Amino acid sequence: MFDQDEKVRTHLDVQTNVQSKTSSKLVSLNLQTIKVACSNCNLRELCMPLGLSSAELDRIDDMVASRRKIKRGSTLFRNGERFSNLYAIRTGFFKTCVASEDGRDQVTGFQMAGEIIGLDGIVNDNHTCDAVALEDAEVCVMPFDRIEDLSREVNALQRHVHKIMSREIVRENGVMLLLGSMRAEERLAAFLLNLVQRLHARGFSQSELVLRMTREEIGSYLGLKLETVSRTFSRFVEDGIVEVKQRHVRIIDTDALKDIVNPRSSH
Amino acid sequence: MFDQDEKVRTHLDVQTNVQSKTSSKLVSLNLQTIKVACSNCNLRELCMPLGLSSAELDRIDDMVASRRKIKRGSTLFRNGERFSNLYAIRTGFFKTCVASEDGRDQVTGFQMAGEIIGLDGIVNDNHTCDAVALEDAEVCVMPFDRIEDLSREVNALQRHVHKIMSREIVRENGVMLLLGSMRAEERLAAFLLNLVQRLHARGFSQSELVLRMTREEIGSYLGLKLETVSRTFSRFVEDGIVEVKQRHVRIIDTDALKDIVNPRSSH
DNA sequence: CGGGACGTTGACGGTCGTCAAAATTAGTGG
DNA sequence: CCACTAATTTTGACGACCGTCAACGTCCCG
Repeated sequence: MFDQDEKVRTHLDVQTNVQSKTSSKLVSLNLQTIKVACSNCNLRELCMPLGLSSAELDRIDDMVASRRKIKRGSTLFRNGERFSNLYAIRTGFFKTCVASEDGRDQVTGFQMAGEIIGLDGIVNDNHTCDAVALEDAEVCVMPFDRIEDLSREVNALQRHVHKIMSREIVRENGVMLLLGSMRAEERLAAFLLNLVQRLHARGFSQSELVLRMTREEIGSYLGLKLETVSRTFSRFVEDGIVEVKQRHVRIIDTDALKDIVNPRSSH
Repeated sequence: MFDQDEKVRTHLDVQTNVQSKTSSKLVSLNLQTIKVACSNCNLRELCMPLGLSSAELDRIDDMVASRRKIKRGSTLFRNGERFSNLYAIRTGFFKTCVASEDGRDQVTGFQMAGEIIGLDGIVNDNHTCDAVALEDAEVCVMPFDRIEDLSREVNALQRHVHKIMSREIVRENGVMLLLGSMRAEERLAAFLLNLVQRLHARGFSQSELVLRMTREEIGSYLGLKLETVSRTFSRFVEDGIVEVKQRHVRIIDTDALKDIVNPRSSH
């Protein structure tokens, strides 16, 4: 199915490791447990404001209290746990999900390196969703008190915090549009385009990706059953839009995907 | 259908006017255009932090630059417009909606007195949704720059802004759960319970409400077609759970509604 | 090599969308 | 205040899309 499977695999394996670049670089520069420091983190442009003075950068470094490793399958935080930190994802991949009292649950998002999670906990000082690592991960732990203290003094940080929360609101608006008014094909196409776009912003391929989540998790996020996700993938393959080999996906025809999401633009 | 239709109507008409209490009170205290002031606004506990010193309260008053009246059917802001203010709803009722490029649109929320809208605009300095008044409304205009300035100095305000944004994120998580995993009856039941709960928090009935939006708008919010909304209402009426007369709704059996949303808690 | 998690595919049924028509209400202008 | 038109709502018939149930296939990891 893939022309050169090995090549794809290796390429994709590199993709998965934003961190392999990061941490190995750091380790080679210094030794072992390097001082936690945003100022020399190469994800900085993703999770921190731009254009800080070096004095401000020094202060920002204090924001990260520690790092924490999360093994695949375990949770960073859980619904009901006390909120005290936001987390910046250094490496790895997460899902967040909420549950109704009767057990149904809903994946509310997938998060990757450079993204911030934990914002749900601010309102009631309690987390209202679970954050589960879909692969071994590492996060920067940022006590929210410190963030608030610092953002009173560093305007750019204050603005940045506001933007991050607003971005999440806008993202969720988009998901609501998807869940409320799109059909299965449109949902999956939008999902793939969104994932690949975010990966591309992190330096990866525009056309190849490795799904870190199961069909069931994709389905939950998209409001579909796993069988429907699987079938829709198969249809895309039949139509020559993508190639799928388990969790490895290669997008053959990006425009076709865009047309599916947005029928009008088929000029 | 309603035992005493007139009584219901008058009661409900009172409901619609959070402002009739508010503004008439102010007008009777002073005259005409009273100085914009949160400190003596009776919605303060809804949109402002609690436990401010009187010095802080004075400063908070500066946050509201002006008020603005919006006629039913017209927009407070629109997708693409430049963002510069948040708005606190004083009176009236809004919907916010996003649109995909091919014209489909999705209601992302309904907002009532004391709630804040405009948060979507912060990320890109542009609004990404429309806010439409569903009845004649009045809002407090709060320039976001001022909010940021003030919240650097008034800790309680800073915290409050964060909580408001987080609350919106959590709310949208709930809507995603609804859209992703509930059936029509469950969605409508959850919708009614949510509305009546928010109205109750504003001093209105726990069992009666007037819908400010059309069936189509309800449907858009819930990811259903208007016919399905109408049919589901009819089924609730058949089952004796609610009484419906156009947009007037009386909830007869709250527990039944809760059971529909959350089947597990049946008994 | 074997077990378990994950993914695919088929057959069938239910929920909800679509189309259509009629009823009721709201809004407008005379 | 009434008449008239537009908008909204209700209801029915039918069909499509997706969920359910089931069986089988594949991959991963000990």
